Amino acid sequence: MATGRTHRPATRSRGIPEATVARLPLYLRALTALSERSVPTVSSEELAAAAGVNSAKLRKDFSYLGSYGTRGVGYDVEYLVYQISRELGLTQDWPVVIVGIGNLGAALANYGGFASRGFRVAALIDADPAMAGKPVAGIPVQHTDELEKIIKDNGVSIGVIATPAGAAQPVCDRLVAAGVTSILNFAPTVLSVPDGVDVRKVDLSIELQILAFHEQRKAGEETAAGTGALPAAAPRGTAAADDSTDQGPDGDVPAVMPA
Amino acid sequence: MATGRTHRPATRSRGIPEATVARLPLYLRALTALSERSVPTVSSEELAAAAGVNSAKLRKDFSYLGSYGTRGVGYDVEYLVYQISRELGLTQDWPVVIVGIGNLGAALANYGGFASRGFRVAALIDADPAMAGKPVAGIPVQHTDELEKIIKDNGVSIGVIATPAGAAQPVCDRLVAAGVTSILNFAPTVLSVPDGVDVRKVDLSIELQILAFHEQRKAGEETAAGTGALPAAAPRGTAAADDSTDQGPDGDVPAVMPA
DNA sequence: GAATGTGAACTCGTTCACAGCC
DNA sequence: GGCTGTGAACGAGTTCACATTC
Repeated sequence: MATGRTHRPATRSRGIPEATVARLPLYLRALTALSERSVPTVSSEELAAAAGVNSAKLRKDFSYLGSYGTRGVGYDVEYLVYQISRELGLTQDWPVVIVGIGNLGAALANYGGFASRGFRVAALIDADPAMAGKPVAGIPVQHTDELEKIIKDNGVSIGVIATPAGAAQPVCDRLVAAGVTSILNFAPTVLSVPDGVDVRKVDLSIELQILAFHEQRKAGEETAAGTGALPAAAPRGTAAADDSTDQGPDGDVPAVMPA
Repeated sequence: MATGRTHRPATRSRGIPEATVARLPLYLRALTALSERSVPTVSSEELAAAAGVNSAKLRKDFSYLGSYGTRGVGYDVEYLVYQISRELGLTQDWPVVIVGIGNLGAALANYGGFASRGFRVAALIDADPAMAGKPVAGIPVQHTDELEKIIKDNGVSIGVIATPAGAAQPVCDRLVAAGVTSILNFAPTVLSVPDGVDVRKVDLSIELQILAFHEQRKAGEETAAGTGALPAAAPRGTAAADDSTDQGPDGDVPAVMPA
């Protein structure tokens, strides 16, 4: 997905593959759980199972970070938690703003997984004046007018967009203009941003559509399947399928589009 | 010298690459927008721009579906909308249940992107008896006890899990036992499912962590941990942890523990 | 002339298998 | 003996570039 033109030689610094980066949070979560149970060490095999990947991949991933394991023994849980956290930048505190406090925005504001990992919801922003001042997840909602000031006062570099599709691009533009350089977009629309700004998107309906595709496949080889017709017919056979891409949680991230 | 685990004869001719499947919904959305504006045809170039991919990739993707374009002209919008919808299985009606009607579950229930694409929320299910009967998005919440009955009566094959992490696996097991074969998991946990069941996961905090990784990288690139010369992007907490060295923290691990 | 469709080259990611160390 | 770390083989996905068709 070429980030713009030939700007950066890409792999310049210590290039950790993007696929590996996307799995680090997964490992971190599994490790955190082990840490809470005071497990001192894990083998790649055990940790891989807990994270839902295979062990060769995990070892390869860790090898990009350095040699943090001990042969014959495994990995020290606490140490690895720290190393991965540091690599991901979670030893810092990241102030985040959420724009668009509808159902989804509120869900995000309440989501515990943020605070526990170095993210701090610095502000909630909504365009509806009626929302202003109302507390959501204990944080008073502020009006969009304040957006630029909030970003600057709090040194916010990460913004979350949970607005309706139509509002997303303008909001995005304002966030970027105010200094935000990373955006997590929940609105079902393609955002365009200048070079140097990262966008990740999460699209709820896309995920369902991908499931539907596979579900349809499973439902049997309905050859014709033509124009219309086909009454939804509860497909619940045990079509044990051949098409196993491994099992379980495929290491597939919901699409990235750095721009 | 067989490699050992040859499951199936390479790729079936019908096999559409997973990466392509993941982009079809993107194309579909762009096409739907064009369709609403009554645009009759698009070139791969235009459509690619609207979907946020490059045109070579788009053409390659479409080539897996068949030859639906016209050289020298482009693609017929309506026709392509139909073909992609059919390929994704969206010409059918997919009843879906959402389990866990907290903030997120409610957001999902209200999300318009589902209904508009062949997904119908057949039921909302929650473990809290106090929720039972309360309407969310116009649909009365039902108690978990009813889960199996609901799945069977409605022929549901796709389930959405929006419960807390601890409840996810048991709910998953029940869904699968009742006949669900595709699961969209929002709970921050790895689900294990039998062969033949697809799981996709959406993890909000993982996405943020990936952004943090890149954000940290940007900050280290510009200034060498200098005088906070960054635009507005200077995160809190002093950039002590630059990735220049990976010296062992020998004992004092700055635990980044969740609450 | 214009734009699709696609082999071929290339890049990225995964898996294998085993050397190296505890 | 057990487990990590990693080069090498393999496979998936992307990009190139051009023959092909309208």
